[in-house]
Amino acid sequence: MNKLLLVDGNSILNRAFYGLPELTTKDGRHTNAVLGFLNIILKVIDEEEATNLCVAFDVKKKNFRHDMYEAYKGTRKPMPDELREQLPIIKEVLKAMNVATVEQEGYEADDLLGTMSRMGQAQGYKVTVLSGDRDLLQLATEDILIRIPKTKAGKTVIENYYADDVKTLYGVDPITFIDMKGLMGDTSDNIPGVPGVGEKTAKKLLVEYGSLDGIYDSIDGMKKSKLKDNLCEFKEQAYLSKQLATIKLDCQIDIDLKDSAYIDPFNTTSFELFKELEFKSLMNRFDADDRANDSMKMDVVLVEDFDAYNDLMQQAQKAGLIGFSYIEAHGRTIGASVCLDKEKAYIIKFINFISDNLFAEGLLSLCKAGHAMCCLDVKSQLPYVELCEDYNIFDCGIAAYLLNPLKDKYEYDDIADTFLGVSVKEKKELIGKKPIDDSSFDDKEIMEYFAYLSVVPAMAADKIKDRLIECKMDKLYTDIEYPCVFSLYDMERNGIRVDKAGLQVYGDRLKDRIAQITTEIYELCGCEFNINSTKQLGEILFEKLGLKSGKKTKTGYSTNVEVLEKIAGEHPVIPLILEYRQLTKLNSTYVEGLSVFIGEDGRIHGKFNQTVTATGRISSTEPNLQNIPTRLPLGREIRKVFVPEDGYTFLDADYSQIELRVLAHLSGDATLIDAYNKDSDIHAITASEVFDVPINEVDDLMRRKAKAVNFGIVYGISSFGLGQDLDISRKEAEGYIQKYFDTYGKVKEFLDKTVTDAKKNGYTLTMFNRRRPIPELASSNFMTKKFGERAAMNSPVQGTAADIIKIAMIRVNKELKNRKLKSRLVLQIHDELLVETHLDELDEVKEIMVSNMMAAASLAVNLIVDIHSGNSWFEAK
DNA sequence: CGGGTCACG
DNA sequence: ACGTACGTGACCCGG
Repeated sequence: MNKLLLVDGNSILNRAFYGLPELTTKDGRHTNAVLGFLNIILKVIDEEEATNLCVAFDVKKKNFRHDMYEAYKGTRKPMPDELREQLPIIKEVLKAMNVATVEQEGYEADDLLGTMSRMGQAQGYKVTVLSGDRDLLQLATEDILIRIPKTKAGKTVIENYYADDVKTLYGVDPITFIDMKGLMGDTSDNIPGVPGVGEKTAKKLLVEYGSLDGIYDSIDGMKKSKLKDNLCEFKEQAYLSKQLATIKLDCQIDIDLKDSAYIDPFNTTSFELFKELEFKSLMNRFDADDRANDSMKMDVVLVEDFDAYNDLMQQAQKAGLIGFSYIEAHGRTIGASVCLDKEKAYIIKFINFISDNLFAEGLLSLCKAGHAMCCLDVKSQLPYVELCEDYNIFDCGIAAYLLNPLKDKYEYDDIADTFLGVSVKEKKELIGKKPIDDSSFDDKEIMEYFAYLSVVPAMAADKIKDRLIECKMDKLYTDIEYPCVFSLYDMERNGIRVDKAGLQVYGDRLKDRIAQITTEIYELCGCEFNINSTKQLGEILFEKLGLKSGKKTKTGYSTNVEVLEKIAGEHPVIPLILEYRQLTKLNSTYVEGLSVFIGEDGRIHGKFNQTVTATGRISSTEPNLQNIPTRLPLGREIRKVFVPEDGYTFLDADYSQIELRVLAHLSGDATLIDAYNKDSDIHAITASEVFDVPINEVDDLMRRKAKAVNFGIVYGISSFGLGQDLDISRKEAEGYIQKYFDTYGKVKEFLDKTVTDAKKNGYTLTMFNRRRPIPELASSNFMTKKFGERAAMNSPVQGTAADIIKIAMIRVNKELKNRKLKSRLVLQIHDELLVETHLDELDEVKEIMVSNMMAAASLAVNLIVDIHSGNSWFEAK
């Protein structure tokens, strides 16, 4: 039996649009609705094994039927531009996929679907209708299935309705469902219905009287009530509403269902279109042959004998740009990939005569000769070959990050896609679960992967360089980002010493207390449960113990500190829960979490990532060494186990309020600049201005508030956010902000201009021309756009501060190395550098740190550095 | 694997 | 009408 799937085009497209986050092609066309649409219908086609498919669209505006009721039209929200522009795209996509579509002047999609569903059934099809609109439920019969996709906990589930299911859910059969809508109305569809009648009343009436006619036949016998009055008064409106809600089943449609056969949707035309629309996830639906035609034609040569290797290295000397990458297996190298010219890759297999050392020497001599080289992630190559920042090596990954810091990765397939416009198979697809070892050189797919490692950077490097120059980021790349690679590598290699035994003792202390309070919590709550489970905790606190919940969160009660602190006095268990939270956090994240990273050398060698943040900051992982506790005394104790090696001490230097100083510079606000140059307490000065009192009369509370305002400004202030932070009314917060901007007028001008420029350009810039694209600014969603505005205000400030500390870090590290000092850089925490300093070098290193940090940038205000020494990180901070 | 929570700047 | 401060990462729970 042939199966016909009828799709409500506008409604599914609409659902997909609001269900998926913003998605655009490289040239800025929105595609989220189209992609979501395809995902939904393909899922259903697969499930239904549909043989026939037809998508119905409204012509231009929706609801011709509703135009009959002039008084109620026109309140429908206009379609956002981001969705409107996707209508022609989905139609083009469907055409390319040979999918039948129907739209007809004078009819809504609903009417076309209704009519076709009956046509289909009459012609012997098994009919399914797919729509996001519950109105369509009236089309359900014993044989015709209505399917409605729903988002449940982030996942799309599809609800199925035959006539019986409609009856089960709504208590009325599909035909009566129309009467129900006539009574209830539907504001989103401009159907008025009868005032005062909602779902429950409508259902009750229809169960009792069977239909709208039935109700009015019996109306005289009803006892007097407001409901009866309304029914009488709005009788005409009820019938009109029913008429509006009725989907037509007898439209004159010029379609032959035979033309709806679903045949060959994944063809060369749709392939090209999907490629253009960047629908990567759908590409695997096309034949491997199609994709092969599109993939990069590579020539892969295995080099495994000495003569071939020598030939290669000879040729390399005459080559233009050389792309290279080591091939590693379990932390050691088993070979290398080299590209000297376009799509030709040489895969070197390291064997006795061709050792990794020999290759490293070869690479180094090419570098030393000033040869142009490139690769994807220079830092990952450094364990195997001693490259240095003086060589002419271009890091495509770092550069691609500068051009768009919002991507989640910068691997060869992403680079190929962005800069070469070709899609190449990603690592996972080529390798899967196969291990990388000596036998990999015999595996065609793994060899393809090896080849991309050098071919993609070699082919993309010049294009990426050109883009950097176009965007005026070449200097940022050369002076900051590229040298930064080597500083981060040094830090990773240096690592930081951790007193493992000390950490254990601290952990035991925590665990004792945790065990103690766990018992107490169980006793106070009268039962045992998992305190870590917010779900269980919420039920115990707010249901069993009946405490006031601050509701919140989509999954249940919120139990965060803010909520708990508000009710801390209400029940003795609350303070214990807060303490439990604090202790278990310290134990699991810091004691247990850190100890697994302590290496055989007694040090933690964390990773410092350069291509993660949107603003240009460094991120730290495995473990995160940038969020070691400091704010609370107990947590801060952990810093006592971060210790220097014998004969060394720590020097910790941090910038004083670098972000506010950057703001003073960028805005050029004379009042703020003067305040800083007077070298006084900026929060007190702000308080004095905002609260209009002499500086010596500023009290602690005023200072605290002013400090919050200063922070708020840097974060892209909102009165709500500030109010939240200070626990004051939105109105009061508004007043502070107003006063702040009255005082520092240029700051307001700067923030406004930043947002305006960002809206115009699509990105913000730091002092060193680092870009941060903010696509949210183009959103039609209010919240999303507001978020974009705050991000726009924050990015130049946070970003410029990030640039400055990078410069300082590079210079300090370089100076330590140039002077051949034993002291070494071990951590960077956004505005802070930690150097493990040899006791003999203390004064010299202190001078190096302070002078380089202060001189890293020349601003309208001084950069102030606080520096301390100590025999642990705890002491030095 | 996403959401909630919490550690840092 | 919308429902928040900016930037990160790790751990835990529960589907």
